[in-house]
Amino acid sequence: MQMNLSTRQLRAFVALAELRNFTRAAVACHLSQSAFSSLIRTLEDDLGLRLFDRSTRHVDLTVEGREFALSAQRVLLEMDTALGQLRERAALERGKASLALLPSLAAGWLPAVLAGYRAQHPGIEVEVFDILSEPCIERVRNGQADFAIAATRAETPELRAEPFHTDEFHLVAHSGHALLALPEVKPRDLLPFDFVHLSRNTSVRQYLEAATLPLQMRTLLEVDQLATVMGMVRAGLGISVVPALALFHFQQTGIATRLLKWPQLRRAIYLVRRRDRSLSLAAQSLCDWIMARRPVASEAAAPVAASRKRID
Amino acid sequence: MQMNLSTRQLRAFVALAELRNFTRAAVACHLSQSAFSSLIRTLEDDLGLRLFDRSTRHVDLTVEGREFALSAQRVLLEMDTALGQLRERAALERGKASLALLPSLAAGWLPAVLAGYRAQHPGIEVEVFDILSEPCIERVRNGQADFAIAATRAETPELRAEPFHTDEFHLVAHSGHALLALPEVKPRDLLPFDFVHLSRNTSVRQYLEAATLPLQMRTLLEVDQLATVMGMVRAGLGISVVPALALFHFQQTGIATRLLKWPQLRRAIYLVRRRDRSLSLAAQSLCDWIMARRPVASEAAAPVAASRKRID
DNA sequence: CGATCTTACGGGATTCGTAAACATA
DNA sequence: TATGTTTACGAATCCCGTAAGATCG
Repeated sequence: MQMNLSTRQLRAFVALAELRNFTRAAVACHLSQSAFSSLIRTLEDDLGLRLFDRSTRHVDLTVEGREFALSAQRVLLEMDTALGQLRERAALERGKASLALLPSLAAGWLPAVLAGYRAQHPGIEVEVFDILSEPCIERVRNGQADFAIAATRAETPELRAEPFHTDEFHLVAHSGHALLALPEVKPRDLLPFDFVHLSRNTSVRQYLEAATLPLQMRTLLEVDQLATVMGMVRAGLGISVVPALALFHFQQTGIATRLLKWPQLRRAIYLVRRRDRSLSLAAQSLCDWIMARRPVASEAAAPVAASRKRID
Repeated sequence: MQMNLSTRQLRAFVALAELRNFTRAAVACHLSQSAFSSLIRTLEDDLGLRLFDRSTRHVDLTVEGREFALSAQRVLLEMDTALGQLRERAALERGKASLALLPSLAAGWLPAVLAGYRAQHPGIEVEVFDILSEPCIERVRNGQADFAIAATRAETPELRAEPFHTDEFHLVAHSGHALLALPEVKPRDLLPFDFVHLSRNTSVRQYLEAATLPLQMRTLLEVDQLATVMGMVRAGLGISVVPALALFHFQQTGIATRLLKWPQLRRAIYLVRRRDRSLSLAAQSLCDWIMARRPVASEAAAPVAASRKRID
């Protein structure tokens, strides 16, 4: 049973079965006629029976050869299908990639990047989880996502993290707010004003509290979505501090922004993936594409503004 | 797409996919570990992508490898099935053979021969056409029967005939009939008695008429079946002349038989098959079996008597 | 350091193509 | 005799196993 049949043998057999002529079948297989002949001979010897009745004038399948031809064609078809699918994946014409990333990245930076990627690889299905850092990491850990872009440096035996971006923070306030007139804004300058916070499980909130400790800000309210923060700020109810990647929410008339040059207030963002398994070709290509187009620190605001045009 | 994949490569791949260990998979494939390694490497190179993530401690399928594993297993299963079926046919454990032969042979000689064949090859399906010579030949010509045993020497560009048997004829009459007392029975001795003929399209009738020309026998009646002839003869209505192969019909009390040693009255029987196509392995084995057990002229009556016990 | 995969390399088997021999209509 | 298959044989290639090298836990 441990027989070494090659697809070339099967193809030669099928070709001869169809053409019923050694010379023409040999040409079809890009072989000399004699090599083709011994190929068939070897196949028959391996199988232990004759597949063709042949004279110098006539070649035809035996009864057993006729049965084998059906199987051989089926096997070759299946093989070609499998190879075709594999080739499509290798050529990035088909596949699936899933990434988990922060909502601000998903809404502000990702769309333009993903649009370019999809234009180049329309056959690759992309799945996006736009969720907070912790769930992002969890999706990678349990295999739901191929990789994540999150604010957690998840270096574990399972996970590998590499720097993706460093995000600076901006003050956002209603136009004409008193803070905007100061030559420089420092942490304690924020204390007198009502502040719109994001919830405590966001990385933004955590970075902000770490940077202002031990000062206590005046909390107007605490919300989950940056869009809500924007609404509050635009209405003049309070001020807030948001990372550059989220600035696109605030580029509206009536809102002013100002970069905060606090050395301790910089959000590190990482690309996180599993250590033990390689990415699928599709996921790897998406990862490469994304890494090549990650936001540059000095131009953080610019691509955000560019992408804003797309999502409005 | 013209890629030369061998089943050994596929088997090695599947083995490694299951065992996730080069060393053990190499053993399972009866290869050295290094040969196995380069086999996998070659397969990956041929396909143009990596099938396994491997370190010195851990081997696992890539996403693409996982997809290919499913296809490979399916292909191997199909291949094994095909090879298994072919091997069954080569081992004569399965197959089909069909033969057309004269009713007298089918009823008298064939059963014991076929019983032995079936005992040895229970998986081979045998189809029997028990019909007259002309239809026998026709069945071979149109492919319904693999070969025929008939009284026609069918030597055409399409058909090949080889001698199978020479059949002698016997007088059959009611016990105590006057003819049985003669020292020798000659053609003209039959003329005074009522004669039970077989129909004109039987070879028996044709041989008999050729041997008695230009004499005209006294026809009592003309029937199609030898069993009917027997009934008539046993009832004393008439006499008849039948070939040795049909004598088993007449081995009954009340009927006597006598060999007619007329030189011109010998029926030649041929095995007829197509020239252009070889027999299937099953048909060839049945043909060989049958040729090895064909009735011997001098003992014509003996196997008939023996087989008669089986069919009564 | 030990287990495991990869690379290097020589020998043997396989396969190829050219050319001659062979077979059939 | 013409067409087409098989056989003979030297050359190139492929494949295997031994042994040394590299790598990860």
